[in-house]
Amino acid sequence: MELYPEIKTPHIPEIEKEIIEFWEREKIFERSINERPDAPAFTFYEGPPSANGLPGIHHVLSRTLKDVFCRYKTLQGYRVARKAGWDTHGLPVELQVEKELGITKKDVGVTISVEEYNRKCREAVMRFKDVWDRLTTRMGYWLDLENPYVTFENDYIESVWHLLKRLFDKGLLYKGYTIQPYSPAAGTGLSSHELNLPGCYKEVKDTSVVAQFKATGFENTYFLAWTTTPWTLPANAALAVGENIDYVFVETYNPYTHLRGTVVLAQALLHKYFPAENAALDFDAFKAGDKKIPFRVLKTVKGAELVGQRYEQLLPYIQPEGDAFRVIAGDFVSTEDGTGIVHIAPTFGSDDFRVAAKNNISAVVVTRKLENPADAYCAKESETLPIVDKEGKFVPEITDFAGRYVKNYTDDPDYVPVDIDIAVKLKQENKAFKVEKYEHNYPHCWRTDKPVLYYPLDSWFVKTSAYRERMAEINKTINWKPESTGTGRFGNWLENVNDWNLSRSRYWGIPLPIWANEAGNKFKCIGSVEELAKEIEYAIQNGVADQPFTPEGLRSGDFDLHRPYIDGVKLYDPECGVMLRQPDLIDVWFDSGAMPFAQHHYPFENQKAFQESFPADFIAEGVDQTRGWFYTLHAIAVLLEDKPAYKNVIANGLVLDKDGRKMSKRLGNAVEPFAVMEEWGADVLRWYMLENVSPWENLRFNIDGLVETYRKFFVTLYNTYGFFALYANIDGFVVDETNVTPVENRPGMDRWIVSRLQSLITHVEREYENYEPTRAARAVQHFVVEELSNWYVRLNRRRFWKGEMNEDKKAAYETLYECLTAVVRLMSPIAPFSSEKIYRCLTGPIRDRAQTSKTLLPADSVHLSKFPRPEARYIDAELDFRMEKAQAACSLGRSIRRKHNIKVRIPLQKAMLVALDETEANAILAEKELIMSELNVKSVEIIPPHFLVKKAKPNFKLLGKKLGPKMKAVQSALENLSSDEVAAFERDGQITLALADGPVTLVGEEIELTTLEVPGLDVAGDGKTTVALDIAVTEALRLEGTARELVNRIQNRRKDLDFDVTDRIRVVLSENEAWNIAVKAHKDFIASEVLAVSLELGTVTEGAEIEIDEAVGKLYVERV
RNA sequence: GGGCUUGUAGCUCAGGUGGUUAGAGCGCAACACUGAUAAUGUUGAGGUCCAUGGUUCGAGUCCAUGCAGGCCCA
Repeated sequence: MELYPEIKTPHIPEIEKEIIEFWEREKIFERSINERPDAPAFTFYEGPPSANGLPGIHHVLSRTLKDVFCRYKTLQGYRVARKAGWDTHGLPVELQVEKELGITKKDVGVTISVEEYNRKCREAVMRFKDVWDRLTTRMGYWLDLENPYVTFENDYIESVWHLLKRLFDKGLLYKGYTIQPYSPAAGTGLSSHELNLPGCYKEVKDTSVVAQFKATGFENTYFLAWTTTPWTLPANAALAVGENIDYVFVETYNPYTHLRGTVVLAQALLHKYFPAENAALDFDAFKAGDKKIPFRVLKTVKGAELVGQRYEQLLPYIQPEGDAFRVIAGDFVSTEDGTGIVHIAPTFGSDDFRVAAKNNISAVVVTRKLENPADAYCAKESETLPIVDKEGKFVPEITDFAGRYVKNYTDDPDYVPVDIDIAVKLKQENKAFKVEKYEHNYPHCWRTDKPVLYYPLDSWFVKTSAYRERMAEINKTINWKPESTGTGRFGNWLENVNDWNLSRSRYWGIPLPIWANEAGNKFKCIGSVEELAKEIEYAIQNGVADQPFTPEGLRSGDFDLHRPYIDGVKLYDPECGVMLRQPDLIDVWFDSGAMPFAQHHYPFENQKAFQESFPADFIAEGVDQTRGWFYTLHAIAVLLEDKPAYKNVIANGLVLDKDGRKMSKRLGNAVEPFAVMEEWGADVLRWYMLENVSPWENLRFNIDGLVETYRKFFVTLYNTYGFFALYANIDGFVVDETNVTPVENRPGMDRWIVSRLQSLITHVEREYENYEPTRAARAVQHFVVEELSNWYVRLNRRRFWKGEMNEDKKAAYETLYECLTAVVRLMSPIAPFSSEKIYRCLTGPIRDRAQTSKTLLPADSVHLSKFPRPEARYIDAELDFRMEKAQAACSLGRSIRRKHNIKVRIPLQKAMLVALDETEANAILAEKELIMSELNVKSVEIIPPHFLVKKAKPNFKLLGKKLGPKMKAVQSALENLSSDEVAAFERDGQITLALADGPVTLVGEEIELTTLEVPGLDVAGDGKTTVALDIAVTEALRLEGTARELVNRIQNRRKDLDFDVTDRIRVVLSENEAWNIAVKAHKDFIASEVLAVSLELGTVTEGAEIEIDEAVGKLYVERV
């Protein structure tokens, strides 16, 4: 009867599919949560992916991590609910839709209605949901996919509104006009954490210009100011200098126009533009085209003296209304690069904006009548705009460059950088002093890959800066893995955090629930659908009709809170009359950061569920989320709840290709997760990714390494199970929990592996608790491969296959069974499929009984079982030491055999082991049998210590402090001691060394006696263990060796003929003087080894060729 | 330019609080083993522990500076 299914050379993907079916059929995941309503909760938050792109291999890494700790905590008895979620709003979706429709942002509301546009977005966003769900299922990531939270649903939006309203009521939402990163290609401002997304900063080459601004207070004199954005020069309104910086007036020629004049720049930067040797040149000898331009420093002044000087507008396209074109003081001015004079364009830089406002400098702007008042932030007729419009084009007033993009925003292949044309114009007009290419890092929009502009925008902000310290303080209570991400990357960022810009001027997202009066100075924030209904009711009562929603409709659930509907809602205020909605959407990062609240539709429903699940015990995402989701969760939680949002967090690293390069579609080095799982299995992938490097390090994904994991770990594990199954089936072994051999009554080998197992359980539990999955995986793998398989099973094979069932055999089965059932539970969080498979195979025969008697392993699934409890009383340090000693002895003994070329099949007379004391001697003798069989020797003897030659070494740790500089002299003195002197020390326990600078007395443990030799014997040692072998091969030993060779050949033949392990055979062997005597002498031995009923020497006509030490013959084997 | 991080064998990685001869697996080579065989054992080759300075009797380990890679920011 097959109690335990046999699994030959496991094809893991097939097994996994069978397990997935089993889980679904038996609802194992649901049961792991629902069957323990009273268990303590362990809360996990799923960071919502966006389903409008395909999942990659890096998603498998972070999702494996998430899964591991949820499964682990489940084994520890916790109730681990985990809700899936979808991030559905935002720019990626909008851009994808625009691309598919072949439109841009400015077409929305023109060629396509907002309604239609948003419907397309809603469709597009879940496009790959199926693929994501398939990945989740296939990789064994347990998550409640049936009831996910979805950020575009009304309930979710309502919860977000509630949070916004709470912020508003606390005075933490405000409207401001600032210079912000803005993406013309995407048509929206970007938050600072969006600029922190990977790959945003790129090395680019721009045209930089040192422009000449003609001073009005000096004769023929120009201020030099440097910029890497020449397109901002038409907006120049001021020049900034450092008050304490020294500036020089330099007479020279312009390199382009060759006109003579005086230029002003920082003294520290003089020689960047004027090589010192040119000071000697003759002014009169200069002619146009000369490479070397003469110069002469006329005077030096402090920056403070320049403040207040005026200059002519550089590019006078537009006249500002107020005062401009002055030299002002700026604290940010340095002499690191440029000229020490900074060009100020108030509309295109945040420093510029600030310093201009402070000095009452007017910006260069144009005024426009508003065509579409709905696009304004409040009802008004006109607005001022910078000289570049929101698409990134110069306004018509900049006549020479009107309509030209300041950067290549449209992927036009013929795009000519406007910067270059501006530079040319400046050169011609004697307004440029130097033009060159300049390479620098510049931020780019994360979706469009286009350079960002700094641009003036009206926006709503969350006043996160007010909570800087509190956020940093609360962050200290969070357990970060790795710690440095929490203290460094995240902690440093919190300490310098700026206000969070919430506004996005797009269409597909959560609308900002704020309404404003016409003057734009009174606001109302709506915090729920019911509140909205009431306000609409109130507005209608006051004559504000024409509403997109009716109060009844809102209360019955028939509505959509998105644009464009919400835009039409008009509220009423008794003092200011009609209020219109602020047209902004909110930053999508707020959506996901709100998920602890909004996933439960808190506070409108599930108040208890929220309370119980906040803050989360654990979250995990990629390190790129540090300033993304990790931050937004933290900010919202601290501002509103004064608590962390999560207690433990793993920030995992990147998945790179095998050469350490980033994976990308362009390089073609991306690894397709489904393909890997189809070929090798999800378990192998999961195990490989976690076992290889700690998750927070970057993983170099190498398929060879993954294959190694399969062969090394998984095949070994399945083989070990297979070995158990093979013999347990033959013997009909079923563990009987009422009659298990007590561990203390089992043989040493069993007690040893049980002892190792207890240490393993303790170790693995500790590592999981510390969120160190890599250490846990490595510990399990080492135990399975080295200790269980290569040592315990290999050495105990005979106990399983020899003879009838007896106490010893039973103990062996029980021991191996215990090890396997424990191992599968330890590894199940990481490798949920194979552990399940083996668990089910092992526990199948006892499950019914176990469930009735509620004893040993009743669970239907390894994931419903309990994490093993370590039994400290079975940990036996002495036994561990004994086995370590024996392993070392066997290893060393084999190296001696190898040195003398004596095969292990030939028995040797004796092995001799050095024992330093009685404990060691006992340890060796206890494993005598093992050493004898492993080394194939007839006896094991102890060499007493007095036979040894010892060497003395200082104990550096002890003596270092005591001796200090004398250390070296003592070391060499000890090395030169004669063996008699060492022996004397051993006897007396002390020794006095005569050193050059006086005698030194050393006692006891200050000297270590180590290296050992045994005079007259061939020994091998590793420093701790020393072994000698008697290498004389006598005739009798040689015959035994030959007999073993024959056993080997006959066994091979049996196998070739596909005989069953238990088949009895008849053997005939051709005569040969190389083995005739051996056969006669060891007939019984050979016959019993190969299960032969007869063994004869004779003539063999049909049979297999065999060869032993160059003697050839024939072998006939048949089944009886 | 700043923050964080990594640099140890051809490859992937270990190496608490400094202690002498720096380890493992894979790969490579040779030999062996064989009722677990897509295994296993033994041996070997393979290292200026990124560099330079410093602290120390002693540095892969601590400090400083630099170089190179990665991530995040200005």
